[in-house]
Amino acid sequence: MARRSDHSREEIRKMALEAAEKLIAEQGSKALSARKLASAIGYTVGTLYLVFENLDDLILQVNARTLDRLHARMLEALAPLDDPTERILMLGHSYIAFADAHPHHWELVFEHRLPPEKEPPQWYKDKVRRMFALVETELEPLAAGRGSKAITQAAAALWSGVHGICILAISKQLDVAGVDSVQDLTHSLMRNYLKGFVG
Amino acid sequence: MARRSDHSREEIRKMALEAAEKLIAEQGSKALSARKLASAIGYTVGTLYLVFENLDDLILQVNARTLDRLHARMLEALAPLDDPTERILMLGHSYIAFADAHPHHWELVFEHRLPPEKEPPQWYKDKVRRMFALVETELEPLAAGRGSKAITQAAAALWSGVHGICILAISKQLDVAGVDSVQDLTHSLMRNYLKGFVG
DNA sequence: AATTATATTGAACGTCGTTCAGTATTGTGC
DNA sequence: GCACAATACTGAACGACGTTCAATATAATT
Repeated sequence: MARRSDHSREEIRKMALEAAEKLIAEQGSKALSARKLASAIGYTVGTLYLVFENLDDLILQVNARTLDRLHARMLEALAPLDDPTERILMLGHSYIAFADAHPHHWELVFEHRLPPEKEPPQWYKDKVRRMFALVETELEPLAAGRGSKAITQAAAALWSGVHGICILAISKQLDVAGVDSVQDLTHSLMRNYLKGFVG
Repeated sequence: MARRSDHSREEIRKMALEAAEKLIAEQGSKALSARKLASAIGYTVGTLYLVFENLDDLILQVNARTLDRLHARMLEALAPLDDPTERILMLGHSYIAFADAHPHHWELVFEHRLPPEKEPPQWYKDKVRRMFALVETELEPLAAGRGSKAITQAAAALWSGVHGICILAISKQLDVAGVDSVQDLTHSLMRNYLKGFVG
C-alpha cells in the first residue's frame, strides 16, 4: 500500500515522539529501536526515515521536549516563592525531583552523544542555555554588585553541582558513598556554596 | 587450530584489556566491539567469551583499571602538598585534569550501565568507595568537631560538584553556558563550598 | 479510464553481542 | 611411537540493530 494519508507528516512525527517517550520512560533508552517504534505507531521503518533524519535526530527531538518540560516545571515551582534564597534552592530541588520522576528521560538528555563531527543545532543549544539563564536570573538579587561574569560562573557552578548529584544518585554511586538523602545533599551543596559566594 | 597455548588465559585477558583501552582512547567506547577486539589480539570472538563473561564484564574491568589509575594519580598529586585546603583543591584539579586527559575512559566509567537487575560486584564498589574516602580523609582537618556524617555529606557534595563540572565540560554544555575556564570554575565551586562549610 | 504523482513498504546490507557444535592441537598412558 | 582423552580455539549461526531505496499501492489530476 502507499499514500494512506491516514496521518499527515506532522501527525506521524508527533505519534513517533510520543511512542518513543513511552518506550523510554518504561524501559529506558536501550529499548528504543526504529523497528519497535515504527510498529508501535502502525508504520514501518521506512516511514520513520521520511520524518526524521535518523535516530539521533529523533532522540534530539525527544530531548528537546524533555528540556521544555523541565524548564516549565522549574518555572512552576518558582512561581509561589519570593525570597531569593528560597527561589535558588527551589531550582535545585525541582531539578532533582524531575530527574527522580523521569530518570530515563533525564539520563538520555545528558548521555546521548552526537557523532563527534556533528554539533547540536542552535535551537537546541538555546534550550540548554535557557536553563543556565534561569539560575543566573535568580542569582542576581544575591550577588549585589558582582559582575555578570561572576554570576555566570556561580550559576554554572551551582548547576554543575546539582547535576553531578543527580548523576551519581541515578548511577547508585551515592549509596556506595554513604549518602542517605539526595535532597539533603543538594540542600547542603547549594547552601554552603551560596554562603561562600554571598560573602 | 586449537589449544595454541601461545598465551595463558591471564595473558589473553591482559591483551584484550589493553587492546580495548587503545580502541576506547582513540575512538571512544562506541568503537568497541567483540569482533574488533578479538582481531586486534589475533584471536576470534569465541575466545573472548572464554575469558570474559560478556562485554559488560570486559567494560567493568576496563573501568576498574581506569579507577585505579585515577586514584593513583590523585595520590601522586597530593604527595607534595601540606596545607589541608590546598590538598582538597588539588583533588578537584587532578580529577578534572584526568578527565580532560582521558575523556573517553572517564566517560565510560560513569556512562556504562549494567542491565538493571545486575549490580556491580563488591570489589568494584570498593573502588568507587575509595574515591569518596579520599575526599573525606582530606576534609577531616578542615571539619573541626564535625560529625562523620557531616564529613561524608561534604565529601559527597564536593565530589558530585566536581563530577558535574566534568560532565558538562565534556558534553560541551559549559561552553554554551559561557564558562571559559573549567579549572577556574572548579576552583570557585570548591572554594565557595568550603568557605560555607568551614564557616 | 488512463496517467501522473506521491506515500509507504519491506527486503537487503553490513554490523552487533552471544552461543556452541565442531575441529585442531596438546598431554597422558601404554 | 601410538591411541585416546582432554583442552584451546574457531567460526558459522541466530536474532536484532540502523539505514537505504527499488518497488508498489493508493490518491490526485487529466
